[in-house]
Amino acid sequence: METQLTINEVAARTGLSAHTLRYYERAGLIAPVTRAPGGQRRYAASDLDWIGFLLRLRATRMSIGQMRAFARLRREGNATAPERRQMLETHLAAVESSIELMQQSAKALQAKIEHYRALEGSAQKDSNPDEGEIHAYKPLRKRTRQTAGDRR
Amino acid sequence: METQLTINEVAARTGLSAHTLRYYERAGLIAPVTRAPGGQRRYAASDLDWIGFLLRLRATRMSIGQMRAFARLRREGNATAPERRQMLETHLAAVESSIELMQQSAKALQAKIEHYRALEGSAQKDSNPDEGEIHAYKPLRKRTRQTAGDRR
DNA sequence: TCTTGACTTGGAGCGCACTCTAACTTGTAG
DNA sequence: CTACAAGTTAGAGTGCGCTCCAAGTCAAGA
Repeated sequence: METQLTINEVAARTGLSAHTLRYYERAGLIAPVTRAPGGQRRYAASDLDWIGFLLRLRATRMSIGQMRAFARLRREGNATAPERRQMLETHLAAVESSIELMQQSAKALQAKIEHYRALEGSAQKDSNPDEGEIHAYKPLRKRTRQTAGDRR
Repeated sequence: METQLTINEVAARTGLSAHTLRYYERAGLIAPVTRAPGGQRRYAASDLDWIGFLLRLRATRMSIGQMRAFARLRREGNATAPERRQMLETHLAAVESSIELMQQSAKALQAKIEHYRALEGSAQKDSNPDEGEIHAYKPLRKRTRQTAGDRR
């Protein structure tokens, strides 16, 4: 009944590499996994659940350091639940504002795309300030070592 | 009329450091900025617009490499507009799916927080599998160099 | 003239999150 | 017994996006 997956099976299921799974364990994100007689890791279903949760944290860009802190609290037992909740709340607030920023930026990109579409629709014009201005850019000269003298 | 800002003024307005502004120029994200007689950078309003756009790309996690490619196309003139539009469309699609993933994950975190709240509401119980399981973790032993022999 | 402060450069260094290497052990099949 | 696949470890290496440093230039003020 204990599912007992090998590291490569877990890798396949989670999308993490075996390397990364070992790294997460070393880093303290995953508690030492039970071993087969030969020393090989055998992951239980509960390990998979936890890894799934870590993947949520990663998807929301929580740092390894913070995940480690969270994992440590979890290992310390239920008494730390309030602290963990606090961590998640703080993190979630950051995530939500980051999502909002991304959405605003995505909207701006969408507008820019529309702008390009309009531009293409009306044949090619030769002078268009586009974003900011293009016109007068020199060919991006290679910045030829010089210390004032030929400069001013 | 040309606004002519110094690097530190631009840093203040954009939130980037002067270091980073120079780095972006070296990296080809920003075309060589016009210089005051002494060699100091003087940014025009159009530079600020472009930097603003770069910040949108950064906020949506476009890599420096891709931004450089986009900036290069832009310097090549209006003929590259379709290619740039294509880049933005591809990027935007990735951004939107990444936003969706973040939202799903945020929702899962929110659920976890509710779970903690419920848990706290009902005093402290001593056995709760929480996420995955806690129970049988050993004190995270220090993994004492050994090559089979004391192992099996 | 001397100092101060804001800038310049090339290049080194840093923190993060992996990613890989080398050498080794173990279990299974032929 | 041999060969091979699949795992193990400590530690080195990588790519990214900055971030900082040392040494120098320049303009303005005392």
